Amino acid sequence: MAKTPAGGARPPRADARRNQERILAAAREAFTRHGVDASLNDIARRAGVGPGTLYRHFPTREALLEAMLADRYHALAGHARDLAGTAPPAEAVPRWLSAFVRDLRAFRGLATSMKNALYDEGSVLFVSCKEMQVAWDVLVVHAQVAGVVRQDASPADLLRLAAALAWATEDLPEDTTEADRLLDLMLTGVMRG
Amino acid sequence: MAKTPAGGARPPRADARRNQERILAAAREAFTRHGVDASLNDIARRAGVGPGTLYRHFPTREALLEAMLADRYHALAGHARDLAGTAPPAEAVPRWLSAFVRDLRAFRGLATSMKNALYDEGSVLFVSCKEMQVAWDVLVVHAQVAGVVRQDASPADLLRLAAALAWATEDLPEDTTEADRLLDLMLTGVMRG
DNA sequence: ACCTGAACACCGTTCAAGT
DNA sequence: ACCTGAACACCGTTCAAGT
Repeated sequence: MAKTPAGGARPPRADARRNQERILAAAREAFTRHGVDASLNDIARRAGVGPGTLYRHFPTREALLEAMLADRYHALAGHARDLAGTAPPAEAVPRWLSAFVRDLRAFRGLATSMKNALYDEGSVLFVSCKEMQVAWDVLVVHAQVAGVVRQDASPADLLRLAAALAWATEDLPEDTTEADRLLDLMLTGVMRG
Repeated sequence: MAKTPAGGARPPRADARRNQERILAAAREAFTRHGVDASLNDIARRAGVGPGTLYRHFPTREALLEAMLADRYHALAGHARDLAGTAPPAEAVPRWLSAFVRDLRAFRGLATSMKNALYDEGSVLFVSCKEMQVAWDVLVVHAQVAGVVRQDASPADLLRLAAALAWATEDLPEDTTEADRLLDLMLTGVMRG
């Protein structure tokens, strides 16, 4: 029994754990430099492992991405809950969306991965950011009840529009304010009258 | 002199002209089916030519795309001029943007090509849609003078936002109305008060 | 249990050789 | 003047062979 604990995964072998960490570090650097379409063979090479080892730990590119982003999504969920408790909805919604867009601009192509996830509930990435989605839903519904967000703009709509803004600005310098300017256009509306 | 007319290109050889047409037809089908990242080798194969012949006629993927889209951009330019003369700005702007988004949804990945073009004035695609951009500029400025479009929303902003909507909806069925719904959110604004 | 790395079927792109 | 197609350096992915 001590050797096969019911329902529990054995602790990973030391070399496996080390490889996993090295792969993640190499992937983070490659994605930052070349975007989420960076070569997986190259990542394995730089991590000092064979391609098979990378695939053993992360069966798909999306799984690799998810492992790198789980923390961020968890933090965004916390941020949404904080804002719900401390800021008026009219401020909370734009502020959270701005943070979400900023995070989606971390790697080129990340907005596209997020879009795919938002349209596919079975995807690893969708599941991974579910906590965030729930917290965001609450925040938006509050804002709708308060009358500051249109009823026909769903929380998912806003996530998709934010992803679209991240996509539109993903090749601009990291410190650009263009994303926030376009976000303002979108939230307050382009047309008058 | 008759054999080397000053400044004029000789009429293309018959086989060259035929190959060009076959390549364009194959590319149109491949882009429709697989998106703008479709395999160029495969397109050459289906057109019945060697890869070198494809590259001779279209040195880059963008050049191939441009040849397929030039007509469409010309038509969109005409559409913008028509609307400027016949419809009130408050209707003309949303109607043209809707048509632009529809065209950008013709192939998967086309919105991304357009985004790249809009940020690179030297690109083949940027030059190719210049007539369209000029006509659109006129339409938007009219709308701004009439007070129906914000002064701080430039014509280029609106093209980028429209491309972003096409990107956000590019994997949805061709006949979806989702793009128009999101366009309305963007134009009239998500937030109230 | 985990890792290695050769192997496979692709890809974009080039360029010598043909006609 | 134009075309061919082999060739090069990649890519993602798999899997037999090792330890």
